[in-house]
Amino acid sequence: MLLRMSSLFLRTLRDDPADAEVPSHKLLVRAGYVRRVAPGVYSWLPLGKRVLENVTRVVREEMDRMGGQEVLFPALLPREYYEATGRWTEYGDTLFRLKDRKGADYLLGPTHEEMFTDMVKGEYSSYKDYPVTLYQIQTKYRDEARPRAGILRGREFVMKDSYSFDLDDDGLKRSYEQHRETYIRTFDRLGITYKICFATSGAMGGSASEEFLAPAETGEDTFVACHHCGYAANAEAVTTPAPAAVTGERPAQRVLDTPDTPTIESLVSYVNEHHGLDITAARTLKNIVVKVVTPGSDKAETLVVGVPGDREVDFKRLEAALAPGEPAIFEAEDFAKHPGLVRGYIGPQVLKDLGIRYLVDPRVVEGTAWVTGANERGKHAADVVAGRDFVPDGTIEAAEVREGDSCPVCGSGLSIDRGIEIGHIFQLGRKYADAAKLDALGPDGKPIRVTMGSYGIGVSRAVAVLVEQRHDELGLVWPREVAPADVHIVGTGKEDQIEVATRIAEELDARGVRVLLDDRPSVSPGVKFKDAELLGMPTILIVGRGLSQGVAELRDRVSGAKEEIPIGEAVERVLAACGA
RNA sequence: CGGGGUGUGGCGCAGUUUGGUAGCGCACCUGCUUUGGGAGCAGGGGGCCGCAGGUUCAAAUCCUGUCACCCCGACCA
Repeated sequence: MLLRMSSLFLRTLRDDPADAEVPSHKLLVRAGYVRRVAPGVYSWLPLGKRVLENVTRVVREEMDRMGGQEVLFPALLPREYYEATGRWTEYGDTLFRLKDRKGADYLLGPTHEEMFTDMVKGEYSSYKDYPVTLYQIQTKYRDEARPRAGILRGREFVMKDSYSFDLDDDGLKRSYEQHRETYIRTFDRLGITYKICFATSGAMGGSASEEFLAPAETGEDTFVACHHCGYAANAEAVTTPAPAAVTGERPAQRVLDTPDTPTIESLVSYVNEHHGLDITAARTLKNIVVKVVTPGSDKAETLVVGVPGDREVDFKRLEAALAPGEPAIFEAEDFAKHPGLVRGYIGPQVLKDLGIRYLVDPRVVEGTAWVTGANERGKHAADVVAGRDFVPDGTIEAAEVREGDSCPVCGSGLSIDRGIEIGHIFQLGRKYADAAKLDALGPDGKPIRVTMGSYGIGVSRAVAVLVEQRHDELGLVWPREVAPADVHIVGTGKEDQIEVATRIAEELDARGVRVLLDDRPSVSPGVKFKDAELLGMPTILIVGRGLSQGVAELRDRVSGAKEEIPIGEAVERVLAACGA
């Protein structure tokens, strides 16, 4: 392959685009890899298209190696498939909907569980046919509330999604493990660094679930990792180790006057100053009220969540914990309807009588004593003991996670980082098989309900993630496997230099090296160097002023190392650099 | 949906306060010079100033409305 920049459809930009915030967005646009067409919708130009194609190729090869079989569904789908599972309505505004000329409803597929399930149901009917794994690499459409960060989170994106169909739970587990191994191989080949994190399965239902998160400052997900035992989890899925129950006599609870202390800080300083206590916020029990709506029902349940006062409630964790229920903030008008709940002074002592469900942080174990609201304006209660003065209805993971929190496995301190979700594997179970009545006829003539796994890789997102993880101040830096070319050969200025550069390029091309050749006439060397750095090929060969002394310059884009080499050895040296 | 901001050649921006008929850098075209770090000189092409209405002799600029987009939070590969 030999791409000549004299004719390559490419224009690099000197300035960052004004609407770009994250490095991948800025650089991919500046380097002429992508162009924006609409919010969250991008075109791929020749170099970008090659990277996307390379990522796709790696994903496909690894899926095939695993034994997955590739299919392709339409992106344009009729409503009926999504009616059966209720997602036509459940998916909400995120679904791109459209009508055909007859007024029939269609959608642009955001994901294809229904299609895969239906296809298998249509073709297979015997237990002898299973297990089977199908996948596709498809353009998906989600009308995100807020697309952002360029390619990282678009409304149109390329995703590999696969589904395993098994007859029993052990089979599903095997399929899941196979995918896990395949994802490890895939991301290793792509050169993406990642962390496999326990995850919540969210709205999809199902049980075991892990996310492949690529650590990046610009990531939208927060995950914790334990450097002692290797535990890693999405912040939403982190479990809090419960301390041992406290036994022994505790003084009876007592009510304290605490005028004008609606916040935890004001409460702590007031009781320490005026009531002779010596507590920190961690000894207070903060109770927040939410209303929870379960999809399909329009009635909202009032729920109180208790967390140690030194921690905020993490709304994402709360949502994950309550899924599929959807929590909403308890507004002033809601408080008006519940006179028993005194805003700022809520305590759990009365919730049972009010008939309100009460869930607490796992740290609130039996026997622990708390300073909490007394359900009366300006009053708090001290020595309120869990299990004695109130009995929670259960625990909930809603408190924020902090750097240094205890690892649920080994107890060491956890670290916290940001990451980008590039892959998600999970055991779906029988939700979609149930909806589609997907059965296999067993050896005994009885139907067996099939169990499914669902697995995704963000293919176009992986391109952006590679940039997030590997760029430098000069521009893009591609790993060889996905780079648009192995080597960027720069012929500076003078005709004979370009001529020699071209000859070397042609020879490398003949020997199977993918070459990008800067043979543009009358473009100054500075511009060519800047472009070579911006475009990010892993190896750069410069045929320039050294030519008269018979030398060229070989550069490594990653390390920045430069070396003068005899021009006669250029071909072999590039081949060696490319690992050929 | 809540908050903040911006709409002016392909890209990045100034001009708007105080109305006078549109400018700068990059990119592009022509010529000459230059050729190892985003070259120089000269000449040139390209803009319904987001859209609609209004005020005015005159609107990018003032008024009203509207649309779009971007950024920060709630959702996801």
